[in-house]
Amino acid sequence: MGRVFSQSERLTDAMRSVFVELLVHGPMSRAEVARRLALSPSALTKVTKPFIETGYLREQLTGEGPSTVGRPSQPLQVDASRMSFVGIKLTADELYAVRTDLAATIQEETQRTLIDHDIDNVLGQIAQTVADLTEEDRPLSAVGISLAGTATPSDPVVHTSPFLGWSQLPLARLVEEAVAVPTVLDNDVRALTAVQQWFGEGVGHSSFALITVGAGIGCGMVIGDRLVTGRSGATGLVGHLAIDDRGPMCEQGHRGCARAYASSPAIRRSVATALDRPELTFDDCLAMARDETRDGHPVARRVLDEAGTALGQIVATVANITGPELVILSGEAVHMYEVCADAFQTALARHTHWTSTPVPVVVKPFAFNEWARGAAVTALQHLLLHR
Amino acid sequence: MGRVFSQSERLTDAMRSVFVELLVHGPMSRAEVARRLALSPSALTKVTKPFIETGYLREQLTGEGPSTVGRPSQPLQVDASRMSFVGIKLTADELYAVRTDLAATIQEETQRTLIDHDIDNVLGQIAQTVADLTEEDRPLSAVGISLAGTATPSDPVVHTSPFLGWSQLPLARLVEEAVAVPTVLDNDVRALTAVQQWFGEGVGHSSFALITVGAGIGCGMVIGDRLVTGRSGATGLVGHLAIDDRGPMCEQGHRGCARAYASSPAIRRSVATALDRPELTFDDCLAMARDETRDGHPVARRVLDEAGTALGQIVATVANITGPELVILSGEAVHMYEVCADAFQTALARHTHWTSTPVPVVVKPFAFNEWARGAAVTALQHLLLHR
DNA sequence: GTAAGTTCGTTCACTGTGTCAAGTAAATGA
DNA sequence: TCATTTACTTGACACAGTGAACGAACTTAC
Repeated sequence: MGRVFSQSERLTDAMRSVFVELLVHGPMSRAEVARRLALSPSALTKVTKPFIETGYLREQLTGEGPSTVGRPSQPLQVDASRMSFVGIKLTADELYAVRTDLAATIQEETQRTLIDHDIDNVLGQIAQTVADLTEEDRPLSAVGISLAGTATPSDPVVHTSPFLGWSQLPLARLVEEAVAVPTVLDNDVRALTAVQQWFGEGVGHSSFALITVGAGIGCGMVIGDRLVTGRSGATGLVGHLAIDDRGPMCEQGHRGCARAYASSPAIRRSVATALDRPELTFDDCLAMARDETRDGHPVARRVLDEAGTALGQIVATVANITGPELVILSGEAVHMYEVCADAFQTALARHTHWTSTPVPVVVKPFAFNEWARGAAVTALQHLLLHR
Repeated sequence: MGRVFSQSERLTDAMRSVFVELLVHGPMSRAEVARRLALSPSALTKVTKPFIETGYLREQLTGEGPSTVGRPSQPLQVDASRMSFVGIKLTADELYAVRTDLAATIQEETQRTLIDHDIDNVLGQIAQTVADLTEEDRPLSAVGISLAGTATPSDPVVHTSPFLGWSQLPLARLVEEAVAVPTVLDNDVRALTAVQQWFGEGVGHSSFALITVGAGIGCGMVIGDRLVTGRSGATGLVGHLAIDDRGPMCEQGHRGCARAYASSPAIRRSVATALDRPELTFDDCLAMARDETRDGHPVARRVLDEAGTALGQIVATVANITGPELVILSGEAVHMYEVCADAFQTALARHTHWTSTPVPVVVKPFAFNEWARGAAVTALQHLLLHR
């Protein structure tokens, strides 16, 4: 009992892939799994047995499915409650955390304001958060931490974090020592991409790109069923893509830079400045652009059209270069999409290479705890794939 | 004898990976291969034996290497002459072909002008070319065909070829029937990328991008040791990347388009038009820009600076998005690099995301038969990996 | 209501790939 | 000379996954 995922017992390739297949592609009969993974039926009996004995897999009550010929199948389902993960997203001044089960469903969440950026204090706050989220009788399987920057699970060191003021900090190891649970560190956008890959819109696609809009613009990619991790963790750096050379300017002094057009602070600033109304919020701007009575306020309308155009060009550029099956649009500010959909689609079509059809785009609503959930999924993936 | 690569005997994973390791990473001792592939030493004795017996691997005379402690190693080398491949590159009016050995060394080459685009005639010319290149006593192992477009080895159909006027043509199957040798079809840029991956600058890198300049601008990518094949074969479409919105125009009506700045016909046209000298060739333009006596002809100088700037921006964009370890610059017109290196490097640095360092760039001189060689390597890779 | 057909899942003997442990080979260095 | 180091080989063995035969549980045809 309980020895299947213990560190002593090593999973075979077949066991791992069968379990992941069932976790990601929902309840499925042994026969179905065997077909999808090109395994023999007998292998499935053998491989699933220990999982069922230890409770990680359960045989579903035979569903009242559409009756077919032959013996009805016996769907297998992962018991998501058998494991818990904590995911933590670090920002400059906050710490967002969630506890999820094996299916990445959020069970509990917290938030904490960082006292300061002193490492020991942050470690203390992380340890406290993990302790608070851990249930009495159910030990954590792994902890995931995500932040902006170039960390990767294989090089779990914060090399330089401008906003936290750290450099060369082996954060994963320090947290692991503090909480005594295996800990994985990864870039925040890549963590979000992992969520989409296993539990979101990316399921069933061997390649897709995730574009996030919010305080900045991010991009994560899955190519050939694998999450892309570039040279020293640097991938998807679309935030400063040159849209034109006359537009608004970003903090780095780039004229017509993507984030100067399409990030939520830039949008807010453009409208507020043009109207000399510094109190306007981002959502105010969206409301003004949406305003039906006069076809939208002209300033907000223009700014959002330009934002949509920039986003469309970003998506087209990423799609032209990497050729994903799908692009997922998400992030704290995705709800701006409905206000600039026309401009977006026009720009997407315009910048898509003429020999291709525009890539399918899915808009994925964003909840504020998705970042932390991403960290949890990173931990989960790491545990299931690399242990 | 000779049964190792016969279609009846299937290679095990270990055999395949050992053979490819030795082919790609040069002569190596068994012990070294074992370490690199995480296999046991005994596995290497066992796996190597049939290859040596059949002559695909040879034990090298113990090299006079720097003497070390312990028993000297016995380097193993692939006998490249044991297999032959024919690679064919199709363009609108020519057919370029080479025969290579297992190490992708060109043994013989031909060129043929296409009579017309009638499929039977083209098939006839291909069959004749293959027959001409085949040696009496050494049968071909595979034939590779490459052309511009969206074909891939897994979907070996020419869906639409604007310049050849074909659509939905199962070219690989037809050629295979005509020449009675396994045939692989792939996109031309991806084929070139395959050459770099196994026999060029990409060796030893798990990710890199290849940017080609010539009649157009192409881009092939290896990510996580795998050649990227996008949605229906469409990847690396950087030719129409928007550089600015005021520059020269391409055939698709894009202002400031990458190929309107940096393709060799566009460069030639810009200089020729500005000077009203239609007879100027591309190489004339390079010579004028290089002209030491007056720091280069001002028109040619300016056009090439702008071309270099565009190229730098393309490379930076690709690198920002996919994060390759290396970028290889090649194509029929790469020799223009030396004339615009400064502008290129400036633009590369300028457009590289500020959190990264510019990606290392290698310039790879190009011979006209590299395209056909690429086709041969595609066939070779397919034979070794997917059989 | 029975038989035939179909698909799902299990059992058990077996194949075959790669490992482990032990031993041999060939050099250096003291 | 002998210890030490590294390379390679050999043969017994472990064990993951397969194949074939079989039992289970349903639908459909007559």
